[in-house]
Amino acid sequence: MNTPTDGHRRRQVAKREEILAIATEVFLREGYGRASMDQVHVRVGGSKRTLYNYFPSKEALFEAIVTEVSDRVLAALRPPLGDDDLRRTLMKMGTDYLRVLLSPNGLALYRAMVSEAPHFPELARTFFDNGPRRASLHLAGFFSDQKAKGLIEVANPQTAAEHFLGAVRGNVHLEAVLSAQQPTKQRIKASVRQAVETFLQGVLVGRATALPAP
Amino acid sequence: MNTPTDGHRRRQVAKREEILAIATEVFLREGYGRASMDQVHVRVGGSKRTLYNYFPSKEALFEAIVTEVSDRVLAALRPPLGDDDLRRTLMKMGTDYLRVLLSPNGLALYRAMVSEAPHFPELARTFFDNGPRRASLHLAGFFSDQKAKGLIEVANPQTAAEHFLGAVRGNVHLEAVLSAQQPTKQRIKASVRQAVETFLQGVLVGRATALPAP
DNA sequence: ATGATACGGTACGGTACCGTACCTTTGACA
DNA sequence: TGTCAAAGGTACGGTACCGTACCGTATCAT
Repeated sequence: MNTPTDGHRRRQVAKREEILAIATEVFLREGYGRASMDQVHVRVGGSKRTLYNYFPSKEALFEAIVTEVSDRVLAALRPPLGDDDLRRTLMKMGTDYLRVLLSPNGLALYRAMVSEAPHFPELARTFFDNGPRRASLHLAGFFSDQKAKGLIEVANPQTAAEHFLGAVRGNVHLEAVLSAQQPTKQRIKASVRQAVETFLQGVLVGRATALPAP
Repeated sequence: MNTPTDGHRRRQVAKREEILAIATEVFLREGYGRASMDQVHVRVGGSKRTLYNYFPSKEALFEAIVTEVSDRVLAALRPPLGDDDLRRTLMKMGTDYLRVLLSPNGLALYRAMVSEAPHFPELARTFFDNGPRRASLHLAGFFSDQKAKGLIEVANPQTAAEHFLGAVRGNVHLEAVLSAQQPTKQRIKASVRQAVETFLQGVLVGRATALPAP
């Protein structure tokens, strides 16, 4: 026969995953420019030709890494929102969102994408669509439901979702990206809590402080 | 005498500024890794030794570029806030903030800093302090005044400022950074307007829709 | 005018890196 | 057990880049 056998296929899949795992570590730690195929090759072991058999170029390897990590990491950006309690839902959404963004892979992926966006435009597009855009769309759907039920009042649920998530990112994410210093859990929780309160009630005095009667 | 004369100094200052201007263009367009001293040298003209006379290394040149551009670009992040009208002040602050962040140099500087933060930690710190941190401190001062006057109600003015600016960045900044596609002015204005309204009044129904009586 | 200093132009040392070539070894399948 | 594709091991071509060296020239103070 000419087609590879099952044993071959299994080995190939395993090898590919091994290469991808090691390359992911290298590329996310060093960034695309500073990461080298030689470094990946040394840490993988074996032949350089084998490496190039699985991934025909450095760019292709990087693209495979980004799509794989995007799928894995950003999937956590859409937790189930089956709850009708606004505060609880927003707190959960906000903390989950920050947990993903502030995770080592989340930060490294963000850095890599921001760095290489001009050179990998379609990849950056995919990242944006699968990451921030999906998260805001997800939350926007929830807002639309709440609006239909007359519980909230927003001009544009999609924009409102982007603003809430933007507020949650705030300086916390910025600082983590720039200083590689993880903020404390207390700060995260306090920040999200205040973001939720401000988002729900605003800052102007003289507004209602409780949910309207049903 | 042993000290250089005024003529020398003037020429040196001019030469230094010329190198810095060209190098800024190259480094912000290509990023630190892809930018090369040879490219800068060719575009500046003259000798390579002269280039290294003014800036002893590629890193030193990059640091000079970042500090200079930071000072110049991020100075616009603190417009005078002499106004007591909350809506007007927030609209101005938000649009000014986005204008700076979305400017070509603003985007390029952000990309460069996010990319190189792990390798230039003290530079990233300076950028953060002179940029986002200063902007939020500036706005936080305004909020503190408003709070003292009893016009707004916030748990923490500093956090509130970070949240407002984070909401203003929202997906607009993210998309611009990742897609290099400028959002329309309509979208910017609409986004800032809704961010201001949400920040002031929240999204819950049943709150006051007008400023409280003086 | 003259000496000192900076500059222009260019070549080069040393290194790192991407991707390929070549040969040997392994291991799965018939 | 024989066969053959895949993998290991290593060297290399070609290129790019940082920083230095060398040498002649121009500019400026004295």
